[in-house]
Amino acid sequence: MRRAPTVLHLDMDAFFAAAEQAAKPSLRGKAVVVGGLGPRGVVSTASYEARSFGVHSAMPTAQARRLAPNAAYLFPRFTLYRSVSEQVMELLGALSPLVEPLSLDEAFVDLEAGGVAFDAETARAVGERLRADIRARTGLTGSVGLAASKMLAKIGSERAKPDGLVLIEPGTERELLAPLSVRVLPGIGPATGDHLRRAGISTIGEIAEAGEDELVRLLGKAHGAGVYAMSLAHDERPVVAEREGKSVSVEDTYDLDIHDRVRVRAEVAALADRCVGRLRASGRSGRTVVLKVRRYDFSTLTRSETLRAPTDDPAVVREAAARLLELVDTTGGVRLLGVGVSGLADFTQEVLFARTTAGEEPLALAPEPLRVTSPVPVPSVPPAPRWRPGQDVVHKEHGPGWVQGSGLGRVTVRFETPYDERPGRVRTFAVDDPELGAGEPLPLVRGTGEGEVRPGAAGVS
DNA sequence: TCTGGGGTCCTGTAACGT
DNA sequence: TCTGACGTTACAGGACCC
Repeated sequence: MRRAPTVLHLDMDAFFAAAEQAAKPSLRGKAVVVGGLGPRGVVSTASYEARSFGVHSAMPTAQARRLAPNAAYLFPRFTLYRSVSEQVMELLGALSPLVEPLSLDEAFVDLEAGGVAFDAETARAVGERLRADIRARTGLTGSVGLAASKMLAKIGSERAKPDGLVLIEPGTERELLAPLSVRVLPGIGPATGDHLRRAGISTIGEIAEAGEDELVRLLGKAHGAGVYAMSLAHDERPVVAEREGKSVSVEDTYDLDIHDRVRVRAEVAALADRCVGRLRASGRSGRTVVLKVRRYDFSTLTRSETLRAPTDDPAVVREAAARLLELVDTTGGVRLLGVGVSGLADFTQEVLFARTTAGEEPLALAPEPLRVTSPVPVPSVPPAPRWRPGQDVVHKEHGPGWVQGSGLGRVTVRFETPYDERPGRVRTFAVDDPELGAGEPLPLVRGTGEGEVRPGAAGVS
């Protein structure tokens, strides 16, 4: 273990919801819930105002609506979150070459490797300046944890929330951990938490007292030893930059269970195509195709097939997924279907073609039984609703705004931008109003977007 | 009330090669 | 040829994370 608190964990506060509040002045200080809005949606992020009603991440949206009927319910806008995330990661990159992003809104930074901090004082100063920079650059707040290890830095940022900084002094770790719930430790979720509780262990101190042998007996070798080490604040995991993805998958939960086998096949084919689209976009190919089926009763099963060679051919993945589907019984209905590819390799089909067209042998990598591709039934994809709550729009006359709601052939738009001090005006249009079109997210802070053209920028007058 | 979507890692079992 | 030890893969499921 290092002796100085030079691992930094950054966690943006209520990230998606805070970004929406920054983008939409009328929502500032209000309960905002971002997530799936369909009958089977769940909450991704709730603003702190919404949390005061008991709404939290992973809660079914239907339940959230009962708790906070007057909150704003918005679809996630990942393009916006990604661009804000890039700005934040850029600030982290300026601190150290060792930055490990965990998600769009969270990352570890090794401050020692960056040479920017070597003791508690300097680390704290770096953390506070980072928080100020993030606020200036993005308009959002983030919480920082500083400690001698990843686990403790993360616990620190959790305790710092919202909009704070907590530094855990080396030497104080064990007494800090002892009274905390076992659920605080990474890797202890609901199932393991219950398991330990039934064994009479509910705090981290009790894990430490129980001893390693007991933990291994309860949780198995790898998990038990890991959890025991964590309870003693032993965490040597290094901050690791750029980890390559190991799988790519796509899944859909349907508003209503699908019973029609023909429709199930069509959906699986469409998912396979989407999955390959993402695979290709990442410039990779994969060898194992996985089909996931969640049935009407929420029982989930997966079937997989490993090909002779990696592929990024949509027909090959589609056919493998179709074969796998024939192994599963879907009578009773399915609520979710998914298709994934793992065993990723770093080359694409294009590279192979390039070699063959250059006159070389195709490396015996011809993808699996290249049978004649049976025509894929055209998937009966229900037309996506044109206007989704939260979506950016532009009106020829009124300018940029966002969809508040739609229905009965009408769409209600609020015209405001992140730079307005006050809520904007609301207007209602026919859903097919020709003056109204989809818009792009605006940077939350003027002039900080990465190269996108902003209204009023050069040349537009 | 009824449970998303994108992942990672671990475990137990079976199959297979040496 | 049979048996066993052992390592590696493939596969299915489950826990966990954000």
